[in-house]
Amino acid sequence: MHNHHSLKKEIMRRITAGEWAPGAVMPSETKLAEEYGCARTTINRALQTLAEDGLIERKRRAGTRVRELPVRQAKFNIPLVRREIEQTGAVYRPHVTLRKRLPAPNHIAARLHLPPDSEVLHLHTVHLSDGRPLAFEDRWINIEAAPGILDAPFKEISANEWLLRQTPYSSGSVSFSAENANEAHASALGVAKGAALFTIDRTTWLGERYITWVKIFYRPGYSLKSGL
Amino acid sequence: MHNHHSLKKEIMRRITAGEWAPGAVMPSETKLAEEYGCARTTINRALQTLAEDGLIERKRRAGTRVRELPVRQAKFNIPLVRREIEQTGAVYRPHVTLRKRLPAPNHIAARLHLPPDSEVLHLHTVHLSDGRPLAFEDRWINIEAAPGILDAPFKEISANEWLLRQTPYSSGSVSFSAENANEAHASALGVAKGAALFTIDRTTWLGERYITWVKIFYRPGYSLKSGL
DNA sequence: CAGTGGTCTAGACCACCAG
DNA sequence: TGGTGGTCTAGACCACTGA
Repeated sequence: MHNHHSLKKEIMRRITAGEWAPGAVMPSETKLAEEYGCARTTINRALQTLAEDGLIERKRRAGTRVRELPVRQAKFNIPLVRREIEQTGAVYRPHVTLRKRLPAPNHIAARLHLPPDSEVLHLHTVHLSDGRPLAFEDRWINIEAAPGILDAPFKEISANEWLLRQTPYSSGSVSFSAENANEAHASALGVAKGAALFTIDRTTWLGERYITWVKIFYRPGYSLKSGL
Repeated sequence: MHNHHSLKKEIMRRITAGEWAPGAVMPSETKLAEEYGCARTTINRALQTLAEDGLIERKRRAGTRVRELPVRQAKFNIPLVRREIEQTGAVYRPHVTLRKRLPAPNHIAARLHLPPDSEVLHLHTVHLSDGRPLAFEDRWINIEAAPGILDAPFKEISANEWLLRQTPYSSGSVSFSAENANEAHASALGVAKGAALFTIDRTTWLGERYITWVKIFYRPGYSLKSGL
């Protein structure tokens, strides 16, 4: 019982058992280390992960407190559509229905922080699972940030995956939402107009340079799961 | 430059700069420690957080590798509706439109792992932001797991918050989805039937005991944001 | 079986900040 | 200003597993 994983569990048990009231100060690292007969470093490690998990709050000098209302967090793996599909045992195929090089419309230039009329690549892709559409993707790519994209075939790998391979370690922002299918979505996905589609909206950049903005519309019934 | 935060950044820089190809083995902890002139422990800490972030993959004996396709993760704070609303400066009020104690229907008993016909509390709540509906909540509560719930007023705090205060340190599972508004949703939220609603579906338990299952339907236009 | 990462320890110094 | 958490160090042992 002297490794930080089991100590974490043990301390979590004491918290959930109500040993320290929400908002109350817990014993200091030094005291817990004495109590468990281990090094302070080990306690420190356990408490740090508990703090990351949102169960406790720590401040120098003020000590460690049990959070009044623990922060509820969920970690999601932002899905790579190909993987999602192949994990079900189905065959993945991307089907590009639009591929157009054009000067960026204003709303796209703004999103990608580009000067007006920079060239972008606009793509529509339907992601097929055993030939059946799972998701429709509307993507805008900053050509300057990914020049090779113009020659990519997208027969087996999608634009997303192509970009991921080119600039694997970019950062981004994500948001989830719901939208009614318009004509285009409906025909791409083979569903009725107005159907509720789960959407993932994502902007990606590397350093100062914006790479792509994409919105993915999932077939009705899709859900994204996570642990809490 | 000898603390694990800056070391993490520095190593991340080298990864994103392409110093080690995706899939390639990175130098061992010992070598990096020599190179940076610090203790192996410090390098270890930095690499462990990089592994948590999904940028690298580590195996004993096999060493540390740069991930081919980094895992894209997003951490979301599962919103407490009251906080969401109050953060916008609006006044929060929950409005309970249904509150019924009954034997659990089969699909609820199954979800909450209850013996058939256990008593549950069924609640419908509309979450109001300055009097305007933001979300509709359909909740089932295992009465045995939260007996005091029967007397709770829910005038100012919602059932969710009440439960959170009673059993703050429970765990759970979450999933996100989209649904078309049915009659009930539509009238509760004051939107057209068929509107696309973003939904959060959550099951909560403490140890072996299931506490509640809830589904929240957000007004059209709502989106849940996160960093990547 | 040898080298990797995982972890613990004891001691140390420091930054912070409530009393 | 003293006690808290944050971190580093050097050394140690262990678990795992690929060559």
